[in-house]
Amino acid sequence: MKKERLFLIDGNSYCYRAYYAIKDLKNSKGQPTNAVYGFILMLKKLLTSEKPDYIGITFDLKGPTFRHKKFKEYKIKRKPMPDNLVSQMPLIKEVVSAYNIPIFEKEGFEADDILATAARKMAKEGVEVYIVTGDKDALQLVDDNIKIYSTHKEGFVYDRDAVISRFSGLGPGNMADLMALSGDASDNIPGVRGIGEKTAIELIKDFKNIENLYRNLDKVKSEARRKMLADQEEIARLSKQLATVDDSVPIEVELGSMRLKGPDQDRLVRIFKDLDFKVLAREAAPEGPGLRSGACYRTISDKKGFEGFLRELKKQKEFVFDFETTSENPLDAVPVGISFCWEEGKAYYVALASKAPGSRLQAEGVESGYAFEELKGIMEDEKIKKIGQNIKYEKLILSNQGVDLKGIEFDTMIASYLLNPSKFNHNLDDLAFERLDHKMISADDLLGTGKKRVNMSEVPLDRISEYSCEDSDITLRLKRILEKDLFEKELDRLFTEIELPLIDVLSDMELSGVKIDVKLLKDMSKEVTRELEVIVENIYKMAGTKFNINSPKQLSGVLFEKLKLPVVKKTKTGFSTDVGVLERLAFVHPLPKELLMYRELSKLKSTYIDALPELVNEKTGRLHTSFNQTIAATGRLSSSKPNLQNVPVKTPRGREIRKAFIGEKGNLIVSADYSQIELRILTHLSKDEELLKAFERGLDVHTHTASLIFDVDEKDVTPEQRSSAKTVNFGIVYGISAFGLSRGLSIDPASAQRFIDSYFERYPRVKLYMEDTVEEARDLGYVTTLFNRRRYIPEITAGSMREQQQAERIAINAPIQGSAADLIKIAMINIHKEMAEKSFSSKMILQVHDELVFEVPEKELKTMIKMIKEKMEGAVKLRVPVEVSVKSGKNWLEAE
DNA sequence: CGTGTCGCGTAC
DNA sequence: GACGTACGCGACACGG
Repeated sequence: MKKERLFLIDGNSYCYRAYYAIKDLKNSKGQPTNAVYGFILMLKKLLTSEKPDYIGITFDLKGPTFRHKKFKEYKIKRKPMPDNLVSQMPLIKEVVSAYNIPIFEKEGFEADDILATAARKMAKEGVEVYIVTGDKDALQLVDDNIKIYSTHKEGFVYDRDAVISRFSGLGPGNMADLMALSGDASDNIPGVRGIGEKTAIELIKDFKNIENLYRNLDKVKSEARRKMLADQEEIARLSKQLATVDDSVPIEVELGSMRLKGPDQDRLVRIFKDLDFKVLAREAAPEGPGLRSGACYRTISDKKGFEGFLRELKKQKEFVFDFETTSENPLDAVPVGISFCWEEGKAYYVALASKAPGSRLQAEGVESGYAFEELKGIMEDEKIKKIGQNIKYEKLILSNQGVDLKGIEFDTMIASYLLNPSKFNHNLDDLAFERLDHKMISADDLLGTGKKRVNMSEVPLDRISEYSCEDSDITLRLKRILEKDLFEKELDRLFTEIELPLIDVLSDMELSGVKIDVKLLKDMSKEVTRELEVIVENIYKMAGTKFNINSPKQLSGVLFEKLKLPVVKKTKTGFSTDVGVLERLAFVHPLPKELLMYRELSKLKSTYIDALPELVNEKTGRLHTSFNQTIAATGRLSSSKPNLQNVPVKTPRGREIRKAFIGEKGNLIVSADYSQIELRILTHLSKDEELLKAFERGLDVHTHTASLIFDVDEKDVTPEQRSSAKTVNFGIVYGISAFGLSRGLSIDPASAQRFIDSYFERYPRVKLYMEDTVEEARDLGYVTTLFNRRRYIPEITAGSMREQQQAERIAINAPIQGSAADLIKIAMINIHKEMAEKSFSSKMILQVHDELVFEVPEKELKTMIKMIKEKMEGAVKLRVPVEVSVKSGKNWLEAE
């Protein structure tokens, strides 16, 4: 029978390795977690690949050992453990303990010696001992029952033969003498300077050990070598003492205690969550139904059952519902089923069916058209409150079925976002695990992944029912928790008065979409293709070779190696070839200019001209973006698929694309944008007299700033001065730094600093406001907007110097950008409401942070322009006037 | 062949 | 290493 195996881990060796293997990892509170993470990965790997029968870990405790005393005598300094590793040691031990692995440590004794003691004791008890370490000195312990499992060589096992072959014939018994001569940097053993491993091996082969060597020093042939040995005899003898492990540490080691048992799962999950190790936490959590056990989920798949269900549903004042559909894109989605929940642990799944030929729905279920007819009254009843996770999606699905969802009372995704807008995502899965310790059935399990992934309509009824009911059930449970949190953090008004009403606005905007002149874009594409062909040929000619111009790597090769142009800037992975670099290189070579033209045109082509027509919806013939309400950390919206918030405007060629954004026949495009909204908000927040004055008098704020910082009359401000002042004004809003401004203005940081100084001298309250905001962020850990939107910035106290500075800029920018977002959201809600009340045919179609775009029938133009301006300017009363300019035209370009 | 990261560029 | 916030393209490296 095979011997059972004991793995004894050199904890400190493991920690160091983990610490250096993984860079820059910290949790949301700013604690470094790289070593803990690496340690866990290594431990897990060992457990799964080796499946030990027994396991134990040793650690060094701080405090002097006999080696320390020796070191002190010889003034050999041991490098202290890095602070960022020291702080992680307790966490690592906590993890080990949660794994139910015994820790061996003893003050005054090193891990090496404890390992030696434990290994030899346990070997006698008849187990095969593996010492897991990267340290060489453990090799001396190798014998028939003790082996070294090297972390250095990724699991390589040193038995006696391996040692002998590695050290050209020397065995474990020679290791201390070997190290005494050749030294070992990682173990901090000095050795004899001038003697390396090769020489040391020779010497030990000849003389066996250093005691014998020194007795017979005259027999060493090389004179130089003899001298070195003689001069450093003391060091050599000390090194041997240091390299010899002590196997008589008075420590209790008992085999039984090391028998591997499973971890304490709950404790492990708690620790992992705390460290933000999401994947590890999920893995560690117990499998099984969790909250579903004891839950009662029912499937409704016939008319009779549905009627009974409806009678119950109609009695409810509020409920959660959730669609299962065939697509994530609501405009293409066919509803497959709906789950409902109004009592925790109890949910219903209504399977939808269709007998229509060509339908993707299964035959079993409630006829889809009939179901929506019956549900319409409930869904459109404002007094019956609806709860959901990303309920905008359900609203869009319903809208496709001719149902206008009303009475939205809660959205768990948005609630989670308001509670921490910096959080990476607000998925139901993650919320459930974080807030309820519950592992949801994963969509990947349900649908499969990759090529084998199937559609919701292909999932067996019992499985989709349980999956969907769980979603609704969990959503309801989360709602109860999140609403409490919102209230406690005074986010409830922002939630109910701004974010929830905005759902209706955004879903209408997404449904409307925007009409695109596809023909115009196709023609542009042909034209641009022709131009690009010419440019590409020119580039190849100038470069003297064909290459992939889109590849920064290949381009670097051409520019900096083939043509030997000067390197201006580096990136993490090589030489930068960005606009700034190419513009500078254009002075010394004609190729960069051609590259700039190539870049501009190919960007326009790939990102807009060719991409936009692809996304035009077949049914509506229009382009429907998604407005994401829970992405931007400041409270802004974002737009995706496609992103219509970054359509070019700055360059003439780019602007052309806006010509393709048109209205239906008889409709105009109206664009309304806030003038200097962020600077006005800064003025409002800071109450700076000079800025207040400038806005009250209706001055051009950039010109005014220029006159102040350049100390000239406003009428004498040159365009260059105004432009510089504009850059400074932008910089201020972004949380200015001399470095950043210097780049923006292409000047040196010292001159940029002088601009900043004179800016603050002229606008002293702005400076004060910034200082106060940063201080508040340090005190509270977060900053807020006009409407109490929060952004947490833990790095402002926990981060490194660089991170703290970054955090300060975030602290300054977030309230300004975020308040502007609050403001335009309010305007959107008010305009939307007015359009509904007055039955306008006009549609709000786009939002671009400080701009709203509408499609307006000609006959509504005048009233709409007036209304839009009023509502936008009047959204919030600030200490400064709010100005909006409204323009109209056949297309977005004309309306700019 | 799909997925994640990087460099880059577009907007406000 | 770079003044804030986003999204998305093409290239490329990586892991099956």
